[in-house]
Amino acid sequence: MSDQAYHAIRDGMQEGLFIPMEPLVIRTLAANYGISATPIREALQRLVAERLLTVLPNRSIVVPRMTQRRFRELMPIRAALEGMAAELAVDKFTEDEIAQLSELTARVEEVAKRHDSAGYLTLNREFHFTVYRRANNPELLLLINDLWLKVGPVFTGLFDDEHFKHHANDEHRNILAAIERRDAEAAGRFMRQDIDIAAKALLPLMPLTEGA
Amino acid sequence: MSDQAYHAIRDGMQEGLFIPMEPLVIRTLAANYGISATPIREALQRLVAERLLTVLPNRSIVVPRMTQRRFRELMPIRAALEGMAAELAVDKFTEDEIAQLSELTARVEEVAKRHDSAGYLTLNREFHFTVYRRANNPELLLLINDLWLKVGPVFTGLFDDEHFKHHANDEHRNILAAIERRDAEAAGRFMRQDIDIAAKALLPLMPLTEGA
DNA sequence: TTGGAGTATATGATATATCAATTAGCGTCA
DNA sequence: TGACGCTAATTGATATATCATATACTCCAA
Repeated sequence: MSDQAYHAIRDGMQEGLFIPMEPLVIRTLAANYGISATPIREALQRLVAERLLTVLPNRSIVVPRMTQRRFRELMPIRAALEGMAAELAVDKFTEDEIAQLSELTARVEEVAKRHDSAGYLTLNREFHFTVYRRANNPELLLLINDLWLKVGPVFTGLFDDEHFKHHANDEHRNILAAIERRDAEAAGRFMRQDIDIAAKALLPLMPLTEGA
Repeated sequence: MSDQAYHAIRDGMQEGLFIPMEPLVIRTLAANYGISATPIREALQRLVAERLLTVLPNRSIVVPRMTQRRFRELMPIRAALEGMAAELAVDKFTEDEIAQLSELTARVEEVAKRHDSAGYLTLNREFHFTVYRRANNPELLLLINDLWLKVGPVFTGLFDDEHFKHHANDEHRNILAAIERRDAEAAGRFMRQDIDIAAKALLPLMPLTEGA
């Protein structure tokens, strides 16, 4: 029950169903999901523990609005961890898996050309996590997933950026090529570049700090 | 209430009060702490969400035994994040703060010479977090703290290693010196070395995997 | 008009009862 | 002796009631 509530609320957050900084009211959510307050409360507390939700001083629980300040804190972390995952993954890809990644990259190219934002987000995530999974470090994968849950909701703005929309698959191609030639250093570098470029596209969409 | 339970249980874990893989029974803990089951359950769920506790298939909640496998997954993460924190911190230390870090390093030296394991663990943590805090990236600090909570219980074995006990403060001195001469690259490198050396001392103390 | 006091209402936190699932213990049989 | 079935006890999960805290609203005085 509380697992179901957890996943429903978390997925709703990723889809932007909850307005940042507006309280999530336990009794309302319980009524909406047709269960008692207890598993709702537990699901919310769990999301708070994961730092996906924030408790305000008046005890209300909100989806935190992503700020440039916080985003700038998270980016070097992502670059470090996801860059490292790409490096670790390179030698672990089989030829079959590389072929699959190549096919996936081509699909990303298609949705990117069409400026299909939703399709891009889905396949972008699939591309990245295919690489990170191959690093074969479950703890690292969990951490990276945590980070994506935190920044995920702002990704929807990627195609608002003129530069990004025309270069949305460039780094993926570079990462793929580095993996093909087993160049771990380059794979890590292009992964970090991908994160950096996306960050530049996204930052203007956010308030500077929480007061803004 | 549930905050108090949370901190009591979490601190108890760091002190080794709970036997790895033995169930934490909600009703028993509630009786011990003199409160009802609800905040205990919430505290446990919170610690599960933070991956400090594990839910087994039979629904019981346990302190996971640290294994070499998991530890080896966590170490490169720590090296990447804590190394980066050290690099970021270097230019941010004031002269006063460097003097204080130098004094702290001298205190670590004293407890290390005496092979005072408990004293060392306290001051070692203080040394590390003084540096990481100075990186001025709250998200990074939270993540590093998460990692320390996960590996913290096995640190108690550091002085079991003959090599480590005689070199326990070497890297701290190197890190301090790098900070003094504002050499970010070296600070990061010595921080990673510190983590690597400690890992080598600790790994033999753990079972290989969960079944062992 | 603004600020303060008092009351009602809403909301989070906790206690308790009950339900759901798992384990322990016992007896029987091959 | 080991496996199976049954029942009782234990333990986690959920519902509901109640308590504690915060907010909204109204009224009155300066």
